[in-house]
Amino acid sequence: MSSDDSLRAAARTARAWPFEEARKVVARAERRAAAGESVGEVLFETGYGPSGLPHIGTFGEVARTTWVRRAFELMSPVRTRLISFSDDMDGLRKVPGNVPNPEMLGEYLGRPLTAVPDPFGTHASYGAHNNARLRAFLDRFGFDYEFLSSTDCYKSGRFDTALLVVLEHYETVRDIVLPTLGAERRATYSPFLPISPRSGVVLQVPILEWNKKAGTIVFEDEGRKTELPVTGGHVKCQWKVDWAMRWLALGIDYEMSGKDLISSVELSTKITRALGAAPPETLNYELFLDEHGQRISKSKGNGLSVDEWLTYGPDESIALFMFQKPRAAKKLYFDVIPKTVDDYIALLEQYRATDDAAERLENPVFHIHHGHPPAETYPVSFALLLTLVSASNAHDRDLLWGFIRAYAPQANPKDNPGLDRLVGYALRYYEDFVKPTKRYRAPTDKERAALGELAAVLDQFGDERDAEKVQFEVYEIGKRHGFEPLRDWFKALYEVLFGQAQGPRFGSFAALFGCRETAVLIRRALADEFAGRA
RNA sequence: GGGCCCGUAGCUCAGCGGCAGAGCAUCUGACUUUUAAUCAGAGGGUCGAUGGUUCGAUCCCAUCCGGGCUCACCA
Repeated sequence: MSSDDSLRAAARTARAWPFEEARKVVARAERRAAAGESVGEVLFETGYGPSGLPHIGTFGEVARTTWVRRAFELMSPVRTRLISFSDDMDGLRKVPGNVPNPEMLGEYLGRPLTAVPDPFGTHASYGAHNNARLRAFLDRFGFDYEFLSSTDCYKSGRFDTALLVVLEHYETVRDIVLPTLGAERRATYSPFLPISPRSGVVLQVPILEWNKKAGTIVFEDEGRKTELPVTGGHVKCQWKVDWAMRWLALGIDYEMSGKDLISSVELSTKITRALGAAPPETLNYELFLDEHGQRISKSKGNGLSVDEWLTYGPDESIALFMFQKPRAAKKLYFDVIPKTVDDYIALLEQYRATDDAAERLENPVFHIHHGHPPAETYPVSFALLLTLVSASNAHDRDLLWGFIRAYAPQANPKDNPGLDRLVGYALRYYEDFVKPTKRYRAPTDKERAALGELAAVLDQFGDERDAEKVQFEVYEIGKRHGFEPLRDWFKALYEVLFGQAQGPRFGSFAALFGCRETAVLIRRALADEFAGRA
């Protein structure tokens, strides 16, 4: 049996959630085939609302859907595609707080996002602008997807057939949705939202007539009875119907969504069945919470953004976070980054420790790297790097690597590129979290004398790299100047030179940092270059 | 009110049929001249409660109790 065959065999019984999901899709494809359809491909969809920018949830949804897609490909020879669908014909409901030209946007309320000028002035419309941001975001991670614009689909006629099917089932669809609405909305509800030929606004108005033969609807617009074809982009579907219509038109086999959309999924599923189609397989994932258990929302600015995560941890770590337990509410805040990075490292090692295909398929790193986890090793953990960087005052790559070699002599940036990247993240952590807490103080006269002598001795050492030799002299100078207890001498070194009450073993630091360089550092402190500085 | 998730060591969580685990925190020791780091070790749990299934339940099922989120306007 080839390794491919054994992978396929193992995939059929694998328990990792992407396989559980993929089996649902396999079963759906089999049902389609049994019904006489020729199943040439299977379609995965992720949705995007372009009234906002892509965020960590967008990343999670596309990443997770991709894992299901890859799992499916291990079980089935059927081709797959991932559609990233932008609901850009949706009306602009309110002016977002974080864009230029808000007063201009205010004049376009209610218009389709693709009919609103781009407040940034870089694209044909606000919708197009945000679509571009979405694509750049997805491309940044190398996702394989096919972008689809709702506006394009409507206007090009791609949705026409499905729109006529909705019209054909107008009453049924309406009656499915009506009971779920409040009294007020019920009065004006229509599965179709016409776009006013006069104002360009997506209208939420009662539909007076629907003509199945003509393929049109009639409604009142600015006091005049108006008739429009449901096809060709003149009319948009109300969103839950829109979702169902889209599933039908595109033939979507799988789509996941957040748990806030559970009732929408149920409704869209019913509508799809009413339209005579089989709804896709779905999964509800949990929303993310901040460290206090509150839902993350961009307006509140709580939790972590993708950019924030990627400032302190690599792509693999955020991917791992998304992989783990999609159905459990997870707290997403700074402290989870180091833990997730180290979990990733541990899983990578576990992966390499086994040849067993079945075992490997259960490992998140298999999915994160689409079946090809890297071969590299991480001789020290990220947690250790973070502690090291703050305890050792290692503020550049070479110095930090020097300390790393004290723990893992064989480690180096060339053979451990992943670790070298972690070094970069650790240094950024130092800059952002350690450095701001530093409080340098001026040395006392007694300390000045001792420091001056230490600088002179270090100059004599020159290129000395023996940490113990240096440490011995540091100790001798402390004794000679009558520090009692001696720890006060070391404490003074840290407070004056590093702005911290604690630090690395001083001899080790000087040996790595360079004795001459350390002497320079001391002289700068003696010249009061640091004191008082934060 | 409907739905969903979670109650496991002081904290954050993993485990999800076969002798209760990790990280952090705590304590002890080592690195024979500071501290931090590092290393070795220790303590610490009726696995929310009650029933059921099973030779066996933290795990599966039912009920209950707690905590939280979400939908009930729009997408």
